[in-house]
Amino acid sequence: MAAGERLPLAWFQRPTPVVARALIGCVLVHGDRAGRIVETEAYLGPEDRASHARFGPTARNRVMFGPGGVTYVYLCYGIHQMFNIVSDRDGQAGAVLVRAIAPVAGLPDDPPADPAVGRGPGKVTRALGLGPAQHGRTLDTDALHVRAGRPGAAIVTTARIGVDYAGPWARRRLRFALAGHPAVSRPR
DNA sequence: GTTCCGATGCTT
DNA sequence: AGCATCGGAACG
Repeated sequence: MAAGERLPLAWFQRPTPVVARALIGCVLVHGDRAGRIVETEAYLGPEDRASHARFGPTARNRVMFGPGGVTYVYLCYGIHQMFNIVSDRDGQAGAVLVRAIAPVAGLPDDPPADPAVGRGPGKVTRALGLGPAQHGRTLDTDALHVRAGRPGAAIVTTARIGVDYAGPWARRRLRFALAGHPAVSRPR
């Protein structure tokens, strides 16, 4: 898949950790705003004690159990919108949280882009204008889609952030980030 | 540098 | 009650 091409829905319908890693370097486009994805986390099915899918399908997480390529947006801590991309095949729950983006276009301060604008999942949605209206939509429209990045970038994997309650699952290396990128949030 | 905490509202 | 957060204040 050449850099810049729009990813087809089938691209997302692969195992969640594969999708989470492959999304690093890709560009998320929402209307006239866009950001290069530099940090993601994979959330798996009911077996993953850190995943919203751990309680089975509910009103909130229902789309996680459907086919990949659909958005999953929810409110966290009463304040922040979280933007996820559903992954894996229909019936196999999974989603990828977009935790950080590097500004590409249309962000609040254009060229001398401040990396902090897209650092952290709550900042991602603020920067791109993503919210409840974008929940449950397929990522195959002009208004909302993902474009392929260049393969071969150096990617680091770590434990996921903020899921210490999840026992052994908290230690799984399901967070992916562009090595050393200034927009990547927090630790190593 | 660290740790703590309030804001704020939906989910289980 | 418990969060897949953030920014600011307080403290070493």
